Parts: sequence; structure tokens; C-alpha cells
Amino acid sequence: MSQDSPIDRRITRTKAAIREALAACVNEAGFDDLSVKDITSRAGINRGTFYLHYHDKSELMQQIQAEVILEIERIILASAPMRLADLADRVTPLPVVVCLFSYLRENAALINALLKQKGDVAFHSQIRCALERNLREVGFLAGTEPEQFQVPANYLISYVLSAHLGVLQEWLQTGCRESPEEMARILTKLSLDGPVRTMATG
Amino acid sequence: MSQDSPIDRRITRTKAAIREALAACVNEAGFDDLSVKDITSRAGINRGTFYLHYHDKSELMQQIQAEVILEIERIILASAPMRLADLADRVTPLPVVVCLFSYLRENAALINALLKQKGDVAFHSQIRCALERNLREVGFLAGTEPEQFQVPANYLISYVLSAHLGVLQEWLQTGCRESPEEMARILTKLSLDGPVRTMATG
DNA sequence: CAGATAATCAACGCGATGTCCATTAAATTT
DNA sequence: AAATTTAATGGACATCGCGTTGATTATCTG
Repeated sequence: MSQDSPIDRRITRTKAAIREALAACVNEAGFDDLSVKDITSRAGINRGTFYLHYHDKSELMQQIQAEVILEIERIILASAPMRLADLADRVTPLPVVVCLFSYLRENAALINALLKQKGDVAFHSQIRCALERNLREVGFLAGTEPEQFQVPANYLISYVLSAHLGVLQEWLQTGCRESPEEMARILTKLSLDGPVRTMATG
Repeated sequence: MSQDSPIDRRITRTKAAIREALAACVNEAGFDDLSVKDITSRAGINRGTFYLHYHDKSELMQQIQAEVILEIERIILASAPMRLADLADRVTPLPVVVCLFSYLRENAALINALLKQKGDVAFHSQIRCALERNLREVGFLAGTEPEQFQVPANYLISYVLSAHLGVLQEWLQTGCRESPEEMARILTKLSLDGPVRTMATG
């Protein structure tokens, strides 16, 4: 029901322990100077066991990233398809965004760990691919011709994606003090009116 | 005239070689799997010489980051102090921004290398500190009370900073095809009208 | 229960690290 | 120009983390 390939409970337990240990270790010690031994000893497993499931640290990151992105895509696809008009009409944030922030808060430690790492295996770029694909299939970019944008499409995507991930990371690193609804409102406000207008009082 | 502490030309040469080698190596092989030997052999110096100037790879990154940030601050301070009104009035981008993009393009390889790395020593966070400090001293945040913003100030800063760095990185990684003036226009447009409105045709 | 297989433990070669020293080369100072 | 200072070199060293292997034990599935 939940998984297909790993039937054995031992694998499930081990992978879960590694996953949790990774989040904890990265958040308290960073990723660069983080050895496999750090992760496994934190997870309470043998170092050799790690290599039974992953070739190295990078592959571990990539697999967990893929899992998280899959989960995010499921949340997005589960909601009603959004259109540009929906955003422009409402002042209240989209329900999807609220759902996303709820999920992200539940897995705050892990997500924060993934966002911290921007080296060779970048969560950022993987999300960008997923986002760009979804934009083409589902919504925005399909409706409007990218050539008619007032700025090149790639820069628009970079702008939005980086901005949102930056706000998300700030939220996670400051302990998720605001509610998911408030965060959705903030992002909607910023993207609709732009940061300069948002800075104006009132 | 140019430097004060390192009088010896050999130090200058060595550091410049390391700096250039770092940019080249990171851009073609990434930062995580990059050894000191890779850098030094590329720079044409002995491996031991590296440790005469830096304790390790992280310190190298931090020092170069500090140098670049200093240079950026000099460019900003050399221009007229900007105000919120200047941004809202003009459609044409600020000259400072154009100057900045020119400098960034001249050092494209190095800047791109710094932006790629988001691990323990993050260019991102260092720039954020510098930006926040400048905003308080020089411009925006000094004029307007942060409490009156429509969203918390820290999220606004995160939004703008991440968005701009994201666009900058996209520009650098795609070979700086657009001119500095065009990039300044794009960023001004996006921040003034917001990404959603910018997406509208016309 | 029996068979399958995941996890453990110890050990291995390998490469990178950071440090040290004697020597050489190049800078600055007199 | 000579003398002095000091950066750079090349080699060596112990240490550490990596990724792998094989034999053994523990645990799961059917």
C-alpha cells in the first residue's frame, strides 16, 4: 500500500533511520564536513550497512530529494489545476499553497537540510525541473505564449523559484513561527504586487 | 596603491593563481568533489604552498567571498544613494544596477563558482548580511518603518535577495547573453510589477 | 520451521588531508 | 650589487574517511 519494492521491514527501518539522521546531522553540523560515519552512528547502524543501500553521500541526497519532490508533486496534482486567472482574482491564497506549507512544516528538518545543500546535487535545480515541467503541462506556460512575456521566460522562472525557496528557507530556519496560511498570504502578496509595492505602507 | 598588507609580489601572484584556478575548477567539476590538489595543480603551484596562505578549502572560499563582497559594496557606495522614490519613478533601470552587472560579467567565472556553493560557507548568507546592513544605513529600511510593511521585513528581504541572486545565476550559467542594461531592466520590471503581472502579455 | 537476506564486524587498499623540514628561488633592504 | 629576508618547492609523514570484501549473526518472509 505504501511502498512497492522494499517489502522487508529491515530495509524500511534502516532507510528511515538514515533519513532522519541525515536531517539531524545536516541541521546541526552542515553538509560539507559530514562523514558517512557521522550519519550512521547517529542512525544507530553499522557504517557498512549504509553502503548496502547507497553508493555514497551524494546518492543518498539525490534519492531523498526525489522522494520529497514526488510527494510535493502529489500534493500539487491532488488539487484543482490552477490558472493565472485564479491568482489574479483572489486575495486569499490558494489552498494548494497552504497544503504545501503544511507538508513542508511537518518535514521541516529534512526540507531545511535539503535546501541548505547547493553543491553538486542541488535540490534547487531538481525542483526547477519539476516546476518547469508542471508549468508547461498543467498551467501557466501552456496558456500563454512565453515569447510574449515582458521578460525572458527563463529569468521569470528563476526569479519566482528562487524567491519562493528563499522565503521558505527563511521560514524553516526561524522555526516556522508563522502559520502555513500566513506564509501563503505573504508569498501571494509578494508575487502579485511585487516586492517594491509590497514595501509601501498601508 | 592597490594593496596594503601583501607587499611581496610572490604572494600576490600565488593568490591570484589560486583564485583563478578555483573559479575554473568549480565551474567544470563542482565544488564538493574538489581537492586541494586539483586547485593547486591547476594553478601551477605546489600543494604545500596552498597551506601557506589558507588553512583549508573553506577558508579560501570565505576570503574570496569577502573580497568580492567588498568590491560590490564599493560599487554601490560609489554611486548616488538610492531611495524608494527613485525606483518607483523611473522605468529605466538604475545606473548602479547596470554597473553591478558589468562587474559581475567581468568576473563571471568566479561569481558563478561562489554562487554554486551553498554549503557551510554560503555566499548567499554573507551577501544577505551585507545587503541588510546597507539597506539599514543607506536607504530603504531607514526611511520606512519595517513594522508597516505588508509582510514581515525578513521575508521581504529573503524574497528580493533570493530572486535577484537566482536571476543572476541563471544569467551567468547561460553565458551572459543579455547585456547588463537588459538584465537591469528585467530585474527592475520584475520587482516593480511583480512576477505575476510581468507574465501578462503586453 | 526452513530458507532467504539484511545487518554486523573486522579488515583492507586507496586517496586526500594538514603538517613538517631542508632546500631552492625570488623578493626586498642595505 | 651584495646581503638578507622570506616565499615557494619537493618530499615525507601520520591521520582520516572512503568504498569494498568476506565471514558471521540476526531477522524477516513464505
